[in-house]
Amino acid sequence: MALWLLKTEPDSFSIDTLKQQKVSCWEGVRNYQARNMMRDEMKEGDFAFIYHSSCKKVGVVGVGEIVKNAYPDHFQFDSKSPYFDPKSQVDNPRWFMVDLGYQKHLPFVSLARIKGNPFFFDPLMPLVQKGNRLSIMPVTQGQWDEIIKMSKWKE
DNA sequence: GCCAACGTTGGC
DNA sequence: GCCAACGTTGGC
Repeated sequence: MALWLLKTEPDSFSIDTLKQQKVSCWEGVRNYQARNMMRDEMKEGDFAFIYHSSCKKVGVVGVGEIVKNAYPDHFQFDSKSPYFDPKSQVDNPRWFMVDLGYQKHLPFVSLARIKGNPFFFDPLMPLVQKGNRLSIMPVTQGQWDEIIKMSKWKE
């Protein structure tokens, strides 16, 4: 079983939306590095931190579970979708998505707190790297446990 | 809203 | 295949 961190912009899709829907497809990944990890390594039964980005409260907000392995993201063929990719062909899709199930909310762990914890700098977690734009990244067991631990601390 | 960092595109 | 220009991401 692998562990992941998935970024989402809560203004368009938040952990609360996921909770309501229980399961949602994770569409719109349009970065090759992220796609490759999702398509080739992410598997049903893996867990993922849900992370809110580009918003007022940036950080880890909860946990989800991969409930379906990667399959073609149909929004790439929908000319009305912001995720439309005119260069992608139906018989050779370029972009993929997984299905994510809601597991639980966590007490908020801000990016600022994560950056303030030396644990995440050796080895370096991509999340704390300046300029990192990966929307999907692997998380080690140690990093996972540390963030869970931090969610139980008082701020 | 600013801007640094990074990915993508396209001319050559 | 290089690299400048451009677009996007995302923290602050």
